[in-house]
Amino acid sequence: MKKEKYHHGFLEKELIEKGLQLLNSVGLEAFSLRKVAEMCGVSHTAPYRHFKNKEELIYAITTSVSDEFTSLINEALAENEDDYPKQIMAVSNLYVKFMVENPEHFKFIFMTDHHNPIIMKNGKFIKTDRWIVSVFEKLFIGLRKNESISESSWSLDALTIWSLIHGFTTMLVNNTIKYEGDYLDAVSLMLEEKVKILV
Amino acid sequence: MKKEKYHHGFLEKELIEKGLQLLNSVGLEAFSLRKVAEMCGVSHTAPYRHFKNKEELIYAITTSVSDEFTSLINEALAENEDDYPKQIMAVSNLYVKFMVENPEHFKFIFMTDHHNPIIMKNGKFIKTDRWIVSVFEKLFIGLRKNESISESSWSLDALTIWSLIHGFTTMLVNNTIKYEGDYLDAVSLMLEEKVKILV
DNA sequence: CATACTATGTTGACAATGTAAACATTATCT
DNA sequence: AGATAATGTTTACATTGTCAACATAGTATG
Repeated sequence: MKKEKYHHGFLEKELIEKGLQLLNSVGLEAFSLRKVAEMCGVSHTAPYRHFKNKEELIYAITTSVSDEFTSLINEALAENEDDYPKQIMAVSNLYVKFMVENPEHFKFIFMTDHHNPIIMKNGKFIKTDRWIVSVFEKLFIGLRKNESISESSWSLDALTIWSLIHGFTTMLVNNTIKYEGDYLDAVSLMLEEKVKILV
Repeated sequence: MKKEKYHHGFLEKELIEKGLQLLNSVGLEAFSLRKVAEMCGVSHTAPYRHFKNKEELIYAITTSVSDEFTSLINEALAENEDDYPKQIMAVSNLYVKFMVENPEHFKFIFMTDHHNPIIMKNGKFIKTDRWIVSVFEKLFIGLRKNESISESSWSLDALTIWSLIHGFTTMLVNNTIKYEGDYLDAVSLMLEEKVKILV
């Protein structure tokens, strides 16, 4: 009742959608190109017309998820405009929460080897075209705007806060530690003094 | 010239050794049971006499690597006995260095989903039998011994420091950021104030 | 020592998977 | 309308994890 069209029409988009769906249900290890193809009702090699190989599809899914995350970050920033400490706290909370609630997304975003790392040189960040940079920049825009802080000083603070948040997130997602109670409380507590001093 | 014995003798140990070797050369994704078997000069199903499946072999390798890491930690602690701030710095440096220099080990130790997470409840750590706990305990033994600090307070500090170190490590290993220069300098800078205050 | 049992290896088979090549169908552009 | 590019399909193959059936060697028990 379905094979009405030889050409699918939106296969590329559907591969990404269904791919993400599959990921979330079976995990990265059991993810398979053929299954995604089946979910889209096409032959198992059809995806090769849109993606060079499995890795490329995964990369496309990563990008899609990253965009979603970026939107959320922007919202959080907008809701706390001009209150930099609040922004840092809000984005940090969002960072942890999003990844904990979407562990497969997390793996996509961070576990896969990435091409353009953020570069830190002589204590300062150097812009690259990587997606994460935009998140990072927004997160610490408050630090940068405080002109009483030198660039290499706020860069170090930024690195510290980000490392802290990222580490806590990673350990929660990978089940290295289990935090009983609201893990966002822990985030607040850990950041509190640092943020207070900073801005 | 090799097939002298039907029974290998040390197959279990050699599977772990050669497995680790393979890991380090081709990475976790391309790791295959059959290749490991071949490297040991046995048939492709021989490993099944020693490990239930691929995952079990990987787990065994993890354990082996973890032990190696633990030994190094113990050394670092011994070298700085009774100087708790120095211990924390030394172990932190070791933590980052070991993982950056052995990225595949890192993936084994932390990326694979783990069974017994460290549990943090009501601001305190609860002991489980997981390997990482012993590292963790040693790392923060100095904090615990300082009786002017309450348990939930040093627990939070411990969580903060560990998150920071782990996050920085993770980002370096996954190429999320690239630190030009000696990344251990960054570790020192980030921890400096925290450690100074603490102990 | 002979026999049975257990541990350890091997062969052969199978299904799932990624991917390439050859071919089919449809869209698009002149 | 006919050529060309885009998009799908079928077939084929190599790798892989895993199972079942069988082979061999060590060990224990009579």
